[in-house]
Amino acid sequence: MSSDVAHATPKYYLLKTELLGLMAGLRPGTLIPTERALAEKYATSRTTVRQAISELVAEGKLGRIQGHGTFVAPPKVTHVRQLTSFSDDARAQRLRSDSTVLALDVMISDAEVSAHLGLDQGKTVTRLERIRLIEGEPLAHETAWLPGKLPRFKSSLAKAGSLYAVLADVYGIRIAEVEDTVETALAGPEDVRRLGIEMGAPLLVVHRLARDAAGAPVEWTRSAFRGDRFRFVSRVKSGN
Amino acid sequence: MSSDVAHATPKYYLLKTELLGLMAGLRPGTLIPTERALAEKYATSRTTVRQAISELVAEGKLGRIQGHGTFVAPPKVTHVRQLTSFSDDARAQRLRSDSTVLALDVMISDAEVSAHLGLDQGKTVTRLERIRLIEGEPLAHETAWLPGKLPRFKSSLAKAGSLYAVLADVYGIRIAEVEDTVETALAGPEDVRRLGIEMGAPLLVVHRLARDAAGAPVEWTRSAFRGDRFRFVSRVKSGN
DNA sequence: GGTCAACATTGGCATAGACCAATGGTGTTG
DNA sequence: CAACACCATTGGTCTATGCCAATGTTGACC
Repeated sequence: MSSDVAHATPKYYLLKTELLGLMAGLRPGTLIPTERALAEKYATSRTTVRQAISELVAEGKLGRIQGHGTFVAPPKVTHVRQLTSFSDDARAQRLRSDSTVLALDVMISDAEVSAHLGLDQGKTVTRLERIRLIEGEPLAHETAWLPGKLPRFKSSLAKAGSLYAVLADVYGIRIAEVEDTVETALAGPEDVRRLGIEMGAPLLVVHRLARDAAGAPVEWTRSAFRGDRFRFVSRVKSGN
Repeated sequence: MSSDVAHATPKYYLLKTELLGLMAGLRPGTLIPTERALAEKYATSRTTVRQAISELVAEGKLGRIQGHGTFVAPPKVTHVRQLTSFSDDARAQRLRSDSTVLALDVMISDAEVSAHLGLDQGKTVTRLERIRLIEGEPLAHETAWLPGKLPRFKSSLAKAGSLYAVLADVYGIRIAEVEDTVETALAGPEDVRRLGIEMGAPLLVVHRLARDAAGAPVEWTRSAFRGDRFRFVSRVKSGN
């Protein structure tokens, strides 16, 4: 059942298994031999070594820094996502969360944002673009669009920290339902710059549409999570 | 803000953009030029062309068949996942779903399965391993473990088709809550064989734990979905 | 007319080598 | 002793090339 598979298994994949064995028992952060050293040790080319290492990096099992070396990666962070906000979710798991605001402005909605928020194109929307950090590490790039212009939004957000807390406490908007769409994507130059990952790294791209009790769209968000460091959990109970 | 990015953008990434332009307007299935032809046209090496194409394949924008060529891929399938079963979800979207049973047996639970189902190790569990098809196309490999041994399970499943329908109608077990864990992974030789995808293709690996109204684990499932063809949607209403 | 063998085409894997870019250490210098 | 220039090391990108494996077509043969 598996011998014909073994026959067809390419060399770089065998090397991947070899490296996993080599990594076993090493603590996260430990440097493994250089690409050139591995190529010589396993009598192969650096190209083949790099293909093996690249996949292990994409899987979150190795990390690498140009000029420094390749090292065993820390385990994935599991993030429980419910009706709540990023910061609440993190706090519930005793994880230190933080966020950097890249942009907070009022703009005219484009076709995509309009469609999701159920607005006519050209309406005013508030945009909030942030980097999400867990334990000090950049984990996601997130852009949220909210219908209309929210008075004193910036100062409220600065004080409360959490978007959902501001919506509830300052504007009386309560999220009653969310719809998350999850898909895979590969990191481009923008993602590389913002998240400090490498080109082509797998991402979990989540689009969230949140509605209030009346079913009116309250928020539409695009989040790009690092697929190599992140695990997404959602709980659903009966009654939906 | 973006000029320094452009400066650092590697050639294979520029080529990716170039290919996206070339693909625009082409119908799914249309062959694009061969790797060797593209290498010559854009005055680069085949290696670089392959790196660009490989990422587009991983993103689900291109597909390729050895000995045949590289073609524009069909759009992703959106799959809504709720408390319901795979077949119910698909039917709700007017998609033709099907599944192939690879294994259906009774076995002794290992450490991992025991832990998730809340059993002592070495207990009897029923295993159901299937390939899930949408519109005739393999979309996921799925293995479900259920506690104990279910009488007349095979014939019931053959008749009903849906696992959840069998649980409800034959055994009176109603799923009250599910917890899904989503993460990215890369396809290995097994996945390649079972799903007809290529080595290193991104996967969405979902672990689902389903419980009944009393909170007792009813089913633990590992599903590997093709990340290039699949989009995962979950809806959550308030009250959770 | 159908069957099968041979062959050209196309993607898949791997090699060897070159140069660039980031990092970190070394040693000089103020 | 601190700051800085230099340099070796290491990963990042790219080239050029060869052979293998799957596919599909062509043409010989029955």
